[in-house]
Amino acid sequence: MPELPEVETIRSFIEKRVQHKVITAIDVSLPRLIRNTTAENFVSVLTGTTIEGVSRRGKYLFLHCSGPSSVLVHLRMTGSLLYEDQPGAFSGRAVHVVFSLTEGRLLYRDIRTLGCLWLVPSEGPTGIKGYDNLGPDAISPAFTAEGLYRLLKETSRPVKTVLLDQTKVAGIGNIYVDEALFRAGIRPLRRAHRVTKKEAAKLHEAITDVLHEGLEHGGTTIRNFISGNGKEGQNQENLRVYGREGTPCTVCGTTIEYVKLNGRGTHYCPKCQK
DNA sequence: CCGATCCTGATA
DNA sequence: TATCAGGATCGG
Repeated sequence: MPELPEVETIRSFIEKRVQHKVITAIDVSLPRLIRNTTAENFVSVLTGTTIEGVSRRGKYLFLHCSGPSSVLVHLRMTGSLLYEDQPGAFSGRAVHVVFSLTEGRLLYRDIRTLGCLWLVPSEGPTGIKGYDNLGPDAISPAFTAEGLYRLLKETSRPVKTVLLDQTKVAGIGNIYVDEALFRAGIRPLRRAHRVTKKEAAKLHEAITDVLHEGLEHGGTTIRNFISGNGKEGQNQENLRVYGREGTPCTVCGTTIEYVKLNGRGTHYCPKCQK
């Protein structure tokens, strides 16, 4: 579910509230979510450490703990991290891991339970392939128009497929990719190496814009996304193609089309996008 | 490259 | 009852 803007919305909310607090206890009610060690080991290694900060790369969150081990989290489709002052504010369904802090609690909630938590070294490579192999973060200075043009040039895969490849650029997901391609006037199925340098520059700007707009509006809530405080995002009001199949394009009035690409729903305007 | 897979829940 | 869903990985 969450893409870069949703994950960053969660990160900034929870970091302020969990930073410098000690983990006094951890309750894991769904052990299979801990992917690379036992729940017992996860709990014993982390209990008593202090959360020094929360960082994000792509769609991953990293809880930096004071000991040699820290926590890596991927929310996948329906995961969320929530902070509550009072026990019970979010208790109930779909809360699978609870970090009790010196003050308040950090909850991992996940309806479809596709998300994962890993116990990783606090410094250096994590050993988690998906994380260690991430491309430049899509809102960092490391992601440039020139870099985008170069990585599009090297493949004939559809441009949308490349943008969703987290090893090429990290953080873009199915909603924002369709929105960015619409703004850049490029069809999702266009072969990547057919994108011109000028179009790549426009696409880079479109990606930057849609992600920052998503952030400014607290993320996009279509179904399940809630931030660290349980609030929904507002960016769904700004979507121009995602979920709008069968309705008129806001620019030209042509009916928005829907196709499947790599199993993902794909939305575009057949007139505005070439 | 495509589809199946991990899951639950909402909607058609 | 079937299909679809913000993701990522795996095997054929």
